[in-house]
Amino acid sequence: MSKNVFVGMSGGVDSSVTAALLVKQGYNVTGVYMKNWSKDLPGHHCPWKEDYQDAKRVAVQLGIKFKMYDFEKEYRHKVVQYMIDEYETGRTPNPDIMCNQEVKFKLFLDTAIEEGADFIATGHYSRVENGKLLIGIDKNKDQSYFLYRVKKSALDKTILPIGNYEKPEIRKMAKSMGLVTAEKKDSQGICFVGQVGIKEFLSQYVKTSPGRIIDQHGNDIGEHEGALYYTIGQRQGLGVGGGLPYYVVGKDMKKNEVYVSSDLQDKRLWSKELKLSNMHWIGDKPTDFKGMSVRTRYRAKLIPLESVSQKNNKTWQLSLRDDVRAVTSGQSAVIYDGELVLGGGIVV
RNA sequence: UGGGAAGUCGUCUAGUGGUAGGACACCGGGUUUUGGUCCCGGCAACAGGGGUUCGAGUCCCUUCUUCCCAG
Repeated sequence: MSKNVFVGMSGGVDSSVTAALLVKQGYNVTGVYMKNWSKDLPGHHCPWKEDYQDAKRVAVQLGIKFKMYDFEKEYRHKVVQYMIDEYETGRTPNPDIMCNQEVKFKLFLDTAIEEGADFIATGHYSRVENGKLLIGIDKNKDQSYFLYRVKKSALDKTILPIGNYEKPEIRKMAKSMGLVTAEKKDSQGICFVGQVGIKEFLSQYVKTSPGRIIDQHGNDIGEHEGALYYTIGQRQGLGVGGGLPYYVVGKDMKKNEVYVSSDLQDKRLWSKELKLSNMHWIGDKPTDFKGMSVRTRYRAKLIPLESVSQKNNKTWQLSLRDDVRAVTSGQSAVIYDGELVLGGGIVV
């Protein structure tokens, strides 16, 4: 009796090939389109219907069962609301990490299991081996960063088939199998919501007012549209020109002020020490961090850790070997031991 | 409105007689399952009016505007 696998199919190439590989491997595969967002936003059409149809077409091509799970309500609560709340307090959240934690590897998993699945699968470029999360073979596409908050119990039920391949191979396989999504452009932007600018998205849900932009000398150099829209390291969107580019180096939500600097060496732009909260370890809490490293954003290079210490129940402190640019509160720092993802936390 | 200085793309600025270049911003594209970064391309100016000159952003006159020092 072959095992039942429910594959999250987004209508993109990666999840299409994921499903195809599982079929080849002899699993009894069911494709599932998760409908997490369907609302159009000003100037942007939500592509959920097209994506759904692409996923469905691939399912038909592969001859697998196909269904849709409607998680809109939960996604709105667990992901979108979280995102809005974080921005309102001045942080810069990573909604896709929350989406994986709460929706794909919890809600989807639970629902699938309830409906008879033995495993779930997704099109992430990462690997699961013996309940451990590893980076993808394609180091350039490795998406383990987005998965560090997934529980071990969920990983035990998870298959990530394309983590063993390089992206170009996936494209090639899709083409040779004649999948309709073979040439489809990779999706970007907030998971499910589409390539809506974050500002346009947030502006639908929060109210903001203009405030001052202050440079490194304390000069008022312009007006912004609301401090919450800006994030550390940001250059575009300030509307302030002249000479060198300005980067956001800080903000004060109470005063509604955004601080910028045209000095790339500005201390506020670089961090060697990170304070993390909401730590999550996939396996046991590590006791020794020798030789381990940390990643502070997707696709960024790993920085060796000098030391890691737990300050109290909530806070951990990491010392890095090198300075990292634009570490931002609300973003995630993920700790790696070579290819192994140990866990991580949210930057305070 | 007394004296001085200055007015070049939205902004900062190069260019002191031969038909205006760069940077930033902005717009578009590329990279990217977060924000952001980064890469490529594009848009765009000589404050107005007179002169001198074969030819003026560059010299002269004038108007306007701004800044500084004096009030």
